[in-house]
Amino acid sequence: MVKITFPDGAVREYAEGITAMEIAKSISEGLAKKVLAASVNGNIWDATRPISQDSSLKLLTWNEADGKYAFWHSSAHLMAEAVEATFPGVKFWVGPPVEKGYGFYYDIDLGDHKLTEEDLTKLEKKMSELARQNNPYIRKEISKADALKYFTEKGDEYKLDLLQNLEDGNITFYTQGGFTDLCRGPHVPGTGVIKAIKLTSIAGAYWKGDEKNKQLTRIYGVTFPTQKELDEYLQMLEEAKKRDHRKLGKELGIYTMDDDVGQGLIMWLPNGTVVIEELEKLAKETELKAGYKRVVTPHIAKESMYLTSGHLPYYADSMYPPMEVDGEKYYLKAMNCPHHHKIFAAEPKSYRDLPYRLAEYGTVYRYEQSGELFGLMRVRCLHMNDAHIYCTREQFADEFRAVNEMYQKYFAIFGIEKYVMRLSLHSPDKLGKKYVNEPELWKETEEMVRRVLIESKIPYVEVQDEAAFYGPKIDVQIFSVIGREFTLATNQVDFSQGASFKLQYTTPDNRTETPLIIHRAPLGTHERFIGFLLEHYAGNLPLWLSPLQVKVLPISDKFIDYARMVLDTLKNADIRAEIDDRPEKIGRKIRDTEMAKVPYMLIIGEKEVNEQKVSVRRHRKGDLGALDVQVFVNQAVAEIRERVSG
RNA sequence: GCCAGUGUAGCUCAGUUGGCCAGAGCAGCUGAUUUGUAAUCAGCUGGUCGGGGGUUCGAAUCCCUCCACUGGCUCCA
Repeated sequence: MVKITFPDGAVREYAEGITAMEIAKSISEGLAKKVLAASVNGNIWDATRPISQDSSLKLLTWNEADGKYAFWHSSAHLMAEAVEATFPGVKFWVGPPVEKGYGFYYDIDLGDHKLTEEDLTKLEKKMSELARQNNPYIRKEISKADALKYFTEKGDEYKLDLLQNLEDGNITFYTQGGFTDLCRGPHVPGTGVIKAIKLTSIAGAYWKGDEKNKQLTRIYGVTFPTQKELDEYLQMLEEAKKRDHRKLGKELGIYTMDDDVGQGLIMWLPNGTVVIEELEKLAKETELKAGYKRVVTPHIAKESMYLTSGHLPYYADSMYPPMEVDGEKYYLKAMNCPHHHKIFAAEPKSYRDLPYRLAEYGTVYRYEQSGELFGLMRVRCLHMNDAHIYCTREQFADEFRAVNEMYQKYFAIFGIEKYVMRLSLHSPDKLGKKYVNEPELWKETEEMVRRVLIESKIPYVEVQDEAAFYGPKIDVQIFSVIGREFTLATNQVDFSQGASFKLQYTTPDNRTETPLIIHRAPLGTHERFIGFLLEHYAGNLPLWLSPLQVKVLPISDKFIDYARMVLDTLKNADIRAEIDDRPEKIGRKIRDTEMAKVPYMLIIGEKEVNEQKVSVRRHRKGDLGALDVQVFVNQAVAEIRERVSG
């Protein structure tokens, strides 16, 4: 007998070799139908796998993330079965659930066959057919020799490659219907639970994620236990598209692009420019208070500077090719730091000048691969909320902490809550290649940064091999509405460029030292930040950021004179306001203004003129009643000044 | 850069077994309407069907090529 402990603490005894599925059935048939997998002593298992010792047990259904994981993992096998049945002789790499998000994929070598959209429809049908057969997923432990034999006979070199890294005695096969795969599982009990199937896209994916390798065909799909859930999922995708920054950016007149201008080159329209200027105002106010000095630097520089900075060997692929002028090569700048270092070096510095903080909304150009460009989030000309802080080792922790506090302050203003702080570390095996070869400095500065994060009690995750070439960094990761991850903001340590540029300051005991440098961009770039904000606010920008803040809506032209007076009052209070003097009905004017997402509407008719008031309507909230003009102006000005969010 | 898909008016989209001057709604313009919290009515304007080349008596529709965008891969603020 084995003792099974349930999540509620109850303990029951069962015959040795009982399965989670049998236990579920003993509780209720209804429950058993929902069980997808089981957590046995914290390990995720097949519900049909025998339990041979005392265990804690949690039954996993669609409601648990691990249940979904098994469901989609099994769906990938089902898709593979359909692919193999349809295109015999294909070879399989791996087919996991999508890491963050919904569904699964499988990377497949289809030989000469080019997969089309029609094939997807065919495969969906085949999958449904196989699912209806409700074939069990059968787990089998297999020796490495037998596994090698199986895939050698099948001629699947990808699976043989996988097997090489696996230890004998630790290898399992799963078979459902006519398809057998090397897999550690777990899987759902049978294909019958997969009721709703949608294959979503075809993509190329380099084998092992290395662009030097062959590109396999990746098929993405998503499945659900019911058609209703699939429909809801597709509906959700439609909703997400509505708040895509590319759609909103067009609708709200934020930015445009043009074939003649070039890929990834954003032109900010008047509305977008207002948002930019408000963000810069915020940055300038904040940085002034924090002791930064502002500078302006050119957009190009000679090759020699980027050789000094060390960017050219590490970063050349991401820079526009140089132009030749007077026999010299000039590069469009891809970063502002070298220019700032030159400003630091322009005059001798003493320890009394430190920390020396230089800020610039710098325009930089990056030659991103064409396939990587994405709306405002990934572009080739960007405007960075950049600054460089030159400080002593003793000052470093305080400076780094102050930058983190600046982030927190900004994020509070924008109501940004969903993000991941990532401590990005180097990878020791890439020293001298991707990272400057200073093992000791890496160790020291990574520890410094980690300590600041711990002391500040900021939750974070550590990630290897994501550092800048000159030092570790903290990245703020956010997700676009379609689920793509981006670094919104960054705070970087640089222990390398100070020496490269021979930057020095005089110490109190009259020696010379090289400063540490902090690169920071808490508001990231205008492009990515505004792209993010549009999605974050679903286009409903807070009053202070709104290109048009107030629209005055006279009910008929009898009241236009008074409405124009109100408009002047608003403008004199530095409120961005317009009047809708078209001969339209008020319902129409309100509708148009609501759709333009203008925060406030002031409606003016006979009553308002007589009482010298305005009727206030708030976007998405409706009628707020009548107010004295001056009272409204005072409220609006306060809302703008305090940068009230939402 | 690679794999796949898409590209028709300012916007959203019809039009593909190749065939009369390429359509609709919204927007815009003109006129009428003078209006109380999400669409007043009528008329009109507007398109090298992404660019170029080819097949054909005839191409938005078929083929080639280039460009851009979209979904991924690689890469990154």
